[in-house]
Amino acid sequence: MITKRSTINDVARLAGVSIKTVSRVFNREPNVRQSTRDKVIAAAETLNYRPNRSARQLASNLTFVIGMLYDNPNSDYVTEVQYGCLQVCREYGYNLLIHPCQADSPDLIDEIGGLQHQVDGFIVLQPVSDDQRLNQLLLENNIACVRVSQRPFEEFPWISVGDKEAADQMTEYLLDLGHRRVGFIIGHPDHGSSHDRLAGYRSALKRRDIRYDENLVAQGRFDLESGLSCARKLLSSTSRPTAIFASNDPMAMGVLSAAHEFGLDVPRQLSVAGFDDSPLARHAWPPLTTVRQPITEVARLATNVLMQQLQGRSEGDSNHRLQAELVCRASTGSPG
Amino acid sequence: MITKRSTINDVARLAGVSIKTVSRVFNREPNVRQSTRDKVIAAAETLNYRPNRSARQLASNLTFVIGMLYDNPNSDYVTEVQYGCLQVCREYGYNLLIHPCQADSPDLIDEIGGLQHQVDGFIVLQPVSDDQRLNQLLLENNIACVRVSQRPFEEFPWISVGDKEAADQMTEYLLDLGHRRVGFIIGHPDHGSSHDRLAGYRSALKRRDIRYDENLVAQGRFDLESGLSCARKLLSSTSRPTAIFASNDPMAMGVLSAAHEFGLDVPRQLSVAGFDDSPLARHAWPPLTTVRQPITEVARLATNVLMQQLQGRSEGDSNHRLQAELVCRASTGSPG
DNA sequence: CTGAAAGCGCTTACAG
DNA sequence: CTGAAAGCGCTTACAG
Repeated sequence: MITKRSTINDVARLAGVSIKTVSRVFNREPNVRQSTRDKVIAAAETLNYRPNRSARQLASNLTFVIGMLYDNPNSDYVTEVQYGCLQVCREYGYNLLIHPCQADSPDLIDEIGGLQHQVDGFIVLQPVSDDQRLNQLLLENNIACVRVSQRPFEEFPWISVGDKEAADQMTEYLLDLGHRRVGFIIGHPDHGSSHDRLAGYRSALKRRDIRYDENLVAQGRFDLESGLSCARKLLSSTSRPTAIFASNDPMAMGVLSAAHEFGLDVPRQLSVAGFDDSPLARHAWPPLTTVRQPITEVARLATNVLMQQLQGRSEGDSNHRLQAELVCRASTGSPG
Repeated sequence: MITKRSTINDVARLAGVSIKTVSRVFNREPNVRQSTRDKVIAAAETLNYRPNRSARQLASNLTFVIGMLYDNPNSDYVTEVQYGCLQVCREYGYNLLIHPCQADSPDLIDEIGGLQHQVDGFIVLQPVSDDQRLNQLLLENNIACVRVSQRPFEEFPWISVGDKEAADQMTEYLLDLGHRRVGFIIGHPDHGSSHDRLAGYRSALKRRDIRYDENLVAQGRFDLESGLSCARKLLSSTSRPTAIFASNDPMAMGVLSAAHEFGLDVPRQLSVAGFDDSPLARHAWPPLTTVRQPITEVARLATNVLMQQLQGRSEGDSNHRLQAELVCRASTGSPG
């Protein structure tokens, strides 16, 4: 049953035109008479013609594929970014090649260098987007890319999220509930977001004239286990916090576990807040107060910007900052 | 700084051989004298040569890409499968094209039909792998694929997991703890796994001479919300179960929520078990007793089988059944 | 063990 | 608005 696939020549012959005209129709180029266009389309349908990508790629020196570079492969964050990216890719007839990698790996550069001819451009997620060697490589080889990052790099388009503002709001919300000793767990030090979230925490305290107390702050690594150990440390101190704001949801889940260990009722004896609004947060008990990032929007935006770059239309601004929003659930309340 | 990419012709010229010889070296074909091979490799390194995929694809009629078809795009399951699949893809120099789709969508067939020339083969996950129209399409067009499914289809290679055995073991474990009224929440009816897990539950009951009681069984859909409403129903009955076994972890999380609502202590007043050992399970409070599926192994195996198909080596068995294992945590205990 | 020729199915640059 | 020619960088089939 394997019928040979029809080619541009078959269509041209059947429609009685040159292959160039068929090419024009399929690439939506102007300057084709409507009647000619119709003939071509009819012939293509009869033959069930689909352009051969490999041939198109070879001739045009384009791949019609974009690559997505990221670290943390098993996170909900990445899954959601993929999803949004894929939506836009399909609109443009592009495919997505996913490439998990380690930001600190010594052969990252070789690896990506080898990938550069397989894609037309990259979407680079944190923290890979903050790897300076990689950025340098992309710059020197003039590779199209959009960075999702909290920090700019040269003239590259980048998408960021207002992490600082959101962390500031969350801290203020906890203060408004009446908390005076608000603990904070910092995220992985390699992520720009970690610094921005800490900065938001500090700015809210400062505005409310509350002293920044190092004993209320612990350094985590974005995983549940680090959240658990940080919480144990904070809760063991003589003047324990009445609320703990963790820089992401998995760490906040760790705080919840620690609260159980210490026999503390959440939120009566300890309020807990996270960041990201991952599925975890909604499923926790009690459901987690957290910050919702517009992840799908970040992904769609990044992909759209890249597509416009690739089509030579860098019209409009290619830098965007999106805002996150508070999601208040049952894990936070007034102290005592 | 954009230096022109070197081609097979450049390498051939520098090495003083024909392009065919260069091609042989890069495709690891036999029958090349070692000294010739060395010359070619040296020349290629000097020029930093990398074969152009598009050209190779056009000439060989291969894409060196495999497609992954799946529904449930945002699940931990899919993320983990991607990960394992990617590992094997890299070993073979293949890329992965991910294609989420809806198993019941009317234009699924057109969609996949259009994709078939962009990949050399497919890995198809449940429940898409059980869509008969799709399987028929793959069969008729002689498209290479490996199905991850609980049911065979014609001669297609398939990978399955011993869901029934695992569900049987879990049920037996609960019975051994002393439970006599074990509730069960069925998964989404479109998944073969749902039926196998139910069958395992029933077989364990039967072996232990415990009557199958319809009032202890509810129909879920694999999401947390359905688990919650099923649990509410089961817990409202006059003779409520002392343990509930949900067909996956999100639904078990729903059962935990329901237990909180009903003021039931887990596991003292209600034991709860799930299935899949997703990250959720470990992070729940109390941590969930569940079944660990060898997901990464399933993915690696499926990809390896596909690669061997593509290389014409269908030697060895291309059907595999993997076993799952019980993971006992704090959410289960003896009744009362 | 090695090579010369043809061809994969498109697009690019040019001509009219 | 349309087309003839050349070429993209490889592999295939054949020859020696």
